Amino acid sequence: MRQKKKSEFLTEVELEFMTELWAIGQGTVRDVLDRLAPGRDLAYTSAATILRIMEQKEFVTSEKQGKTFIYHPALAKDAYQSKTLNDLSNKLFDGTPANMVARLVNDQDMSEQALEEIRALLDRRLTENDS
Amino acid sequence: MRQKKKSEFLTEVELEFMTELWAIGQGTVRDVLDRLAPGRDLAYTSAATILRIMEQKEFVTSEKQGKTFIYHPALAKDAYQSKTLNDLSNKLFDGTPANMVARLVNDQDMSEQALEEIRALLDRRLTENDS
DNA sequence: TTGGTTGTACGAAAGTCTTAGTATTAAATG
DNA sequence: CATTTAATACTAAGACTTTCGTACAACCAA
Repeated sequence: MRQKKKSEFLTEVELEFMTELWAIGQGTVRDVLDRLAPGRDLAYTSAATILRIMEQKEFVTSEKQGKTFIYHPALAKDAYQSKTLNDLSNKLFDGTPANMVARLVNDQDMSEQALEEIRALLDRRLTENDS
Repeated sequence: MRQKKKSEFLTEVELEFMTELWAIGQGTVRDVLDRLAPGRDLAYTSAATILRIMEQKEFVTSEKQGKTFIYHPALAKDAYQSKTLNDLSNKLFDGTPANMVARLVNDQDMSEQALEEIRALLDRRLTENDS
């Protein structure tokens, strides 16, 4: 017997849509569709289907205004970022987030300023814990 | 006309397999199968199929020894980690890897030691650049 | 030699994902 | 009111993923 699976993660296209919803806070099918990348040529009905499925999966909620649905993220971007990083850390970095940071800091070309900001963040974090 | 897609990313199960290949350097179907998590109950033929597909996708190469294939990763773990982080940064962190580190440092319950290691890493990185 | 063991090759079933068409309903406009 | 417009509901096709069974070949032991 096959499990329901119910992955708590967004698929590729769902993330694309959710990113726009996060950006605008809420929106209709039309709103989201209009914000997709220029080259992206997606039928209106496809977009509607995707949002309907996202509601089934409880990634968004909807509220009807007149005959139109307005969709809201049911999950904050922050929270989803954390969940995703946690998953990635477990699956590809031996469950050690520090490994992830190491790889990031070594590979991505982060500006010196970005690096310093992060260090400041760490300092703050470490002194908090010392209290 | 549909594109070939050829996603350069491993699927869930492929990552599971690749993780073991990375750990042991190389191995047969049996080697990998034996290393999977205890609860994981996968038929030998399934494992063989997965590795064969991974070879088609060029994630691994194989070399025949007697009647048995020995599989080798065609992609270093480091490189795959980088690729994955880069992709995630673009899709979920506005293309700003520093956002990713910030979220990690704020959310995950990293030990104080881990945090200090990361700070040390940053210090090293920053002084390098100063030279 | 003959049968059991171990391996590869192939095919297929079931599930999910992505996309879009058709049908229907509601709103707006002349 | 009649017709065009815009939205939702449903269905389905095609691709990919995951899993395993069947068929077949090679090897080894009694």
